[in-house]
Amino acid sequence: MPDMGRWEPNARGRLERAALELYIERGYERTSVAEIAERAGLTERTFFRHYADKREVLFGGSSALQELLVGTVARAPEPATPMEAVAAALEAAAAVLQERQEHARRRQAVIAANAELQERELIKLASLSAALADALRQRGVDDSSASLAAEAGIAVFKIAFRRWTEQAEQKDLSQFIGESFAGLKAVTAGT
Amino acid sequence: MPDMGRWEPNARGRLERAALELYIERGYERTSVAEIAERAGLTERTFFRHYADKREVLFGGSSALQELLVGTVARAPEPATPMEAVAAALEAAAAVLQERQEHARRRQAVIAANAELQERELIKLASLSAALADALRQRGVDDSSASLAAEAGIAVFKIAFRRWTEQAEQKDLSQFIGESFAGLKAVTAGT
DNA sequence: CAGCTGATGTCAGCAACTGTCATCGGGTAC
DNA sequence: GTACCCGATGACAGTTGCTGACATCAGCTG
Repeated sequence: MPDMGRWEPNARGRLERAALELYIERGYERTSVAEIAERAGLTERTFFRHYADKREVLFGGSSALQELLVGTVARAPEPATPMEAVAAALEAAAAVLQERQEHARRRQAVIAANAELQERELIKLASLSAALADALRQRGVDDSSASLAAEAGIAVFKIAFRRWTEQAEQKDLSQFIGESFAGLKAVTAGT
Repeated sequence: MPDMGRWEPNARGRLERAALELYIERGYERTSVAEIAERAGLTERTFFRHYADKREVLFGGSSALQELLVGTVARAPEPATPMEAVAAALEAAAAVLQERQEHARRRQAVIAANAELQERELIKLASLSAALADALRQRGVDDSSASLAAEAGIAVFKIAFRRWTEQAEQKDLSQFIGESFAGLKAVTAGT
């Protein structure tokens, strides 16, 4: 791809695509930022203007996901319990992810192969949890319940998402989330 | 501390102590590995022989904690439910941490001030969760329940631990864990 | 006392990331 | 239409985390 020109549009999109391709082709560790930038028709310095580090380029969508979760909790009907509001938010996220399933699988395979990327994913999930808890408090839920419902919801999501990406069949993420919620309820009931 | 000599004992202990001191004094980011090594009477290269990276030096005790959790789950009485086994494990961990409370507080303040360290802590907690789930499966718990009980337990621990380190009074970590378990049960019940 | 072994020191080097300044393209004012 | 302005990019030097390769040293073993 010679000479993309300095002002080609969608620099971020090109960087994200180039990075995912290279991480799949040669692995995360054996890919240098200079290579990503080159494939995107940009320089290394410009990469770091768009993304704080080499990991972040795989998580461009996480802020949108966070907004979706927070918005769904905020707009949950009044009588909903904290866990119901969280469940609704996860269902909304599941619907979005269900679309780009193949992209999600590829991306997850890259993350599963590298510890640094797993760390970044975990802190993104922690950020989602914190945002969910905030949204719940906004609804008048007490501090402790808000944190617990948010953490429990994210735990459910983690497990459901893993099963979804690892499955051979074609069950919906939404189903896995439902099953995991039921499992959590069962496991916490008899304590 | 001039000329510690090449063969002073307890190199790891000296490195951990020096690192924590410097992270407190000047912050994690403004501390170089060379400085840590110097204060410990060693070289930078030797630091990296003991710890994989600059973060890991703060997490030397995590493998012992993991063994404690796994061992407690394994030795839990036969009729214990998954969550009861997990709760017993967390209580055992709490007893250990309750001892070095001041050290835990200092350490946590450093971690709270830096995102890289938070990432590392999160992956350590994820590792604890995976180990707990394994120990539960060893007891015959089904896959899904094992993962869910482990994740829920770690979520409870995270929240209890945070409250414990932030409190002004002197309530025991064990109490916070009990309260958080009760809160989780309440929040998951009415879904 | 000679040799072996494991821990440490020394040195060179790569890649991630940052600060600084120059440069360019596209829009705006007049 | 020309001059100007501004945000995005390039160019380049520098720091630091981290690694590989080889030398060196203390203590043990025979």
